[in-house]
Amino acid sequence: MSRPTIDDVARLAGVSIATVSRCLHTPDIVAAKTRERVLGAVRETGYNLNAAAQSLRSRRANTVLVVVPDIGNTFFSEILGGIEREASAAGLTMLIGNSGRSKTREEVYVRYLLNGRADGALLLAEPKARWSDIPVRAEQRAVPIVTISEVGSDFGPLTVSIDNAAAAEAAVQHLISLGHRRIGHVCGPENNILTAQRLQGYRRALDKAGLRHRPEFELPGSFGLDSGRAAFARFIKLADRPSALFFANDEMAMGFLSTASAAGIQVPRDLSIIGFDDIHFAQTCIPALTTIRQPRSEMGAAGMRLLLSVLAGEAPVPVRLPFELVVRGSTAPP
Amino acid sequence: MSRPTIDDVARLAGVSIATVSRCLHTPDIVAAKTRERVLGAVRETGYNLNAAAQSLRSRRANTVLVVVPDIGNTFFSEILGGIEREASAAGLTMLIGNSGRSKTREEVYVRYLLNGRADGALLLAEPKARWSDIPVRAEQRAVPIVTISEVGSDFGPLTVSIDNAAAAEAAVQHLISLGHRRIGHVCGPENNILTAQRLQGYRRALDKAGLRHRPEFELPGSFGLDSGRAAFARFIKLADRPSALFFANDEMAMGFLSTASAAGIQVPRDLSIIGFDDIHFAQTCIPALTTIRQPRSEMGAAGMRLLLSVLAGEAPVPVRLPFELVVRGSTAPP
DNA sequence: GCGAAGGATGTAAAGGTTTACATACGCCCC
DNA sequence: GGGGCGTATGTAAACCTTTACATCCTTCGC
Repeated sequence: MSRPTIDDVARLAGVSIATVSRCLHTPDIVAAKTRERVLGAVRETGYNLNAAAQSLRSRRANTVLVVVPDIGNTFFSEILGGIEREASAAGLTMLIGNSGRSKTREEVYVRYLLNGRADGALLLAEPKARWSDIPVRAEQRAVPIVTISEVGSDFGPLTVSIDNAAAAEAAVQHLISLGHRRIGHVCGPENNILTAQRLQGYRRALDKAGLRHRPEFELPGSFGLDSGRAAFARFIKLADRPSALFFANDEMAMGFLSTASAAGIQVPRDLSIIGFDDIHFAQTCIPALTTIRQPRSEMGAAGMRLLLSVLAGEAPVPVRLPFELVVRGSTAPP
Repeated sequence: MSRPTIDDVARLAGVSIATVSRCLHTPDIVAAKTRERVLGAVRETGYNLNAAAQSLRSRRANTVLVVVPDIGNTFFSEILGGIEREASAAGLTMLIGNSGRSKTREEVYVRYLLNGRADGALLLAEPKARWSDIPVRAEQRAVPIVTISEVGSDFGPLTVSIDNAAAAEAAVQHLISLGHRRIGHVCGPENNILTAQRLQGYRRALDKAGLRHRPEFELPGSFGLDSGRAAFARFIKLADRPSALFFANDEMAMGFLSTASAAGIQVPRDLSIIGFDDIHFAQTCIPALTTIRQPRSEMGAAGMRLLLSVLAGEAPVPVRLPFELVVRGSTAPP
């Protein structure tokens, strides 16, 4: 036996399919007695709306696309959690695309918007593909594309971010206030907007404290554990070592810390370390990691709400969320 | 201007819509010259298939539903990565549902299968809702539901798992072979199938070594960092402490380890610790965590392949993947 | 008692594909 | 030259809803 359709329900309840549809969407405009009869028939037949037919007719997929650079990474998965919460509260379905930061893969997902599979998108990384080509206002029907976290200054109003430069500055300022004068920075990957913003904040803090920039103190990195370990290898070779390091994210800090520890360097006695993000496991380091907290779950939720507001026809307002310095055990006076 | 439809393409190319459709799906049965003309028209108009119409007509959503207990948790997000890889290779779209292990939330997702939004499902947790109610073979069209990781012995052939009891046994056996005789276990959450299986493996290893069970050495837990910390509080109060602990997962082990460390207990000198899962951050502990590796990404990929094979009409074969003991620094002779 | 108004329901079209079946055409062979 | 076959394309129905518009009925005011 095939799945019941709206016709089966209508027949059983002795009404037209229009009435069935109304019972499901605008129950208050149908007479109470009829409504009961119809809903009874719905239960009896085990009827479920066909999503494809509904979306074809109503021109709404009730789905949002989320493009993640790396779905296996905690940082993003916590943002996803926030998105999911709001989406499911709004009755929307969440379609996930893993882009691996590749333009080609991203283009596949652009298509999801073009073929109506999703009503809007949330990008968790700097867009690489030409999302701008999407006919945003075809027939008054906006297809909002919200960027979360990796946001440049020219990204327009559909963005959710923290002030990365200010946050980095606060991190370095914390080290300075502890008395550090030789402060290094382990950067994020090249050509990443966050890398640039955090580096800028680092330099600004040095400037404000009248400390000079030392290019050899700016170590390359790429946000992974490995690059934290690699940074240690470079660090240990420096003739005149920094007394404190600011990492562009926690994962690198943790990679560095475990290697340093194994090599006999004691944190924070020999070296202070501060990370960025406050990921779940930052508190399990030994010592626990001082870091900048990004409200990841809230960032996801805010992005979803922003998208919903645009879908509802409201004018978008960019969201900027607060960061927070979380002082734990990995920083101390030199 | 509205989105181009298949009619627009047909008109521009001077053919019928049937031919356009054929060019897109079975290009080899249309004359080369016609095909070129049509594909040219597709490019020129910027045409994209309407997903809803296609899925309505073809009765296929080209989408798979993935139900996760906690999308923000690394353990699951790495499985998701494996699923995504295979799904996108097969041209399928991935719909994500976060169940929070709640039956009610899960029921929402059951509906996704009933209303045709997805062609099959992958469950990353022991099912709570009545997935079995889904008319699996309506009109020959199977709706496969594959369970990954949290698999009981009566779950049928649509499963991907490791042998949790054997893995737990191997972990404890490792401790025994190092010379430990007083070995404790920090359990997973109650009513979880993995908890039972790992506990069973723990006990079996003791039995085989002729060591007696000591109920006070079986500490309660719930897979979270906090419960690892709580386990430490209980551990430290024990009159006769174990010399080694087997944790039902890495996260608890890490919570325990950082607390223990802060309290001056040295691992592995004072206490050996072994975890389960080999999550990404297990290697950053100090000392690095000895653990059992589960091939999470591969588990996700295998689940997706299993689902695809059923969709292709093949008979399903349950997948059992190998685990691996990863010896690092947190275990040593007593 | 009649007309108007308003509430409840029905009718039918439209949304954009896929695909079974029909048609048209060219070609070969007897 | 006609029957038959194979290839390329067209026609039209079906997939299942939503919704504008039409219809019918009840109620109310005068």
